[in-house]
Amino acid sequence: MRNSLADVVAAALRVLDAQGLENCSMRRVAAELEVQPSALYHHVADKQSLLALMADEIVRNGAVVSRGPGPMPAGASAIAASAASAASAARTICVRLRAAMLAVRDGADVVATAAAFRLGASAVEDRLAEAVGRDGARTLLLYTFGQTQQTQTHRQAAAFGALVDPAPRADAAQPDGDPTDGLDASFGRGLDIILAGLAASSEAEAG
Amino acid sequence: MRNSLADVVAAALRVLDAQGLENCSMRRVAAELEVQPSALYHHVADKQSLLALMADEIVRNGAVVSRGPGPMPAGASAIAASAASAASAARTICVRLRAAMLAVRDGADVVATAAAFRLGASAVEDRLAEAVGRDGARTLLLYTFGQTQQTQTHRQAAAFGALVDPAPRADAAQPDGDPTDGLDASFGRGLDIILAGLAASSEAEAG
DNA sequence: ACCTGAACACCGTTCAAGT
DNA sequence: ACCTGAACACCGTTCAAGT
Repeated sequence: MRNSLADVVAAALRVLDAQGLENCSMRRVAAELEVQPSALYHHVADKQSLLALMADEIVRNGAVVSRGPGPMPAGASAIAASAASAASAARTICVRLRAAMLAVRDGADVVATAAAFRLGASAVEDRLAEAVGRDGARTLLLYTFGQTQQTQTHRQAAAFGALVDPAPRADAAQPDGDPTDGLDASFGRGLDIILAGLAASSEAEAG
Repeated sequence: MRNSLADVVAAALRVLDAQGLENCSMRRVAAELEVQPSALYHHVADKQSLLALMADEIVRNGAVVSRGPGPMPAGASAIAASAASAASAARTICVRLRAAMLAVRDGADVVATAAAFRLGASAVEDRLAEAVGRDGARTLLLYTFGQTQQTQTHRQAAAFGALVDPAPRADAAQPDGDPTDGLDASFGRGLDIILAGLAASSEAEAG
């Protein structure tokens, strides 16, 4: 036995992190394993399947799916208190998911693209739905994907800019409204907006 | 004079709509214009620039940027009424943007990717920000992109499935929780959640 | 079960040269 | 200003064949 599927996924993630999604070709992954490109097709049906496996691994490394305090209490008692704890559970999941995606180069793109084919069937969405319902889970997840892709793109552009122009002037720090990593804070505020909306909806429902 | 930049962008959009993003290569766009691939580089620096121009065109076709009733009143009077109209203005923009992206094959991918490089500098975001502020605009936009990509991916998968298995059984209509175009309704509910959150935040601010 | 070697039908981009 | 022709360094995927 030479390489396992797990070896292939691990090699692919190494290539992704080192070279970026654009350069994460089947041929390069094969080279990373010191194997012919055609050998990969013994482990994986096509490139898309490999990307899906990579996405799973990225999310799993974030431990986003690790169990919390168990399923939410289903009874109607103490709605306010349990709503607050549901919101904070949901918040934690989103923050962790974002961190996991940011941890590997182009991670947000990989996860968001792979997730598109299976939303409604992911463990993360299930855990979120326990806390805030199906619509809330979807809204939070889509926002988290989008904002994280955004953040990652900006960071890479900034890193590239730093290479291109390694002498930034002090007075040009924030050219147009957006501090370079206002994006982290902005994520939190967006999350708060959505969670506030969810709270408002469920209050309305509970009358 | 043979082809203009506008001709190139138009041809690219024809190819995109007919063949999808995956097959929208420089070489195919050139073929659509009956020109050598290298000719495109007279009009456009590289493929990415062309995609950005295509994204602009897609959004513009949705008339998302057409002016509304003018900038919001800045005074603090009649907050409740103007907040409601701001929310409905924002809602309209998001719904139109979504429709514009859905109108061309893979439109959401093209727009979302191009937008990633310029968020904070787009006309759509500016118009949204007038209605609901910077954080609200970003949150709405990211959600709209994500949800629309989702919708488009599912539709294409469904269309493909229909080709593969053209005899769907009546009792298999909704295999797992999600009606095929619950996605349209789901979009509206997510929007409502975010708008409710924005209303809650601005009430809190206004004391 | 896992891999090689060779091939097929593609890519984006550059560059000298034409009109 | 706009285009051709040829080239360079790549792609994903298939398939017969080896061990």
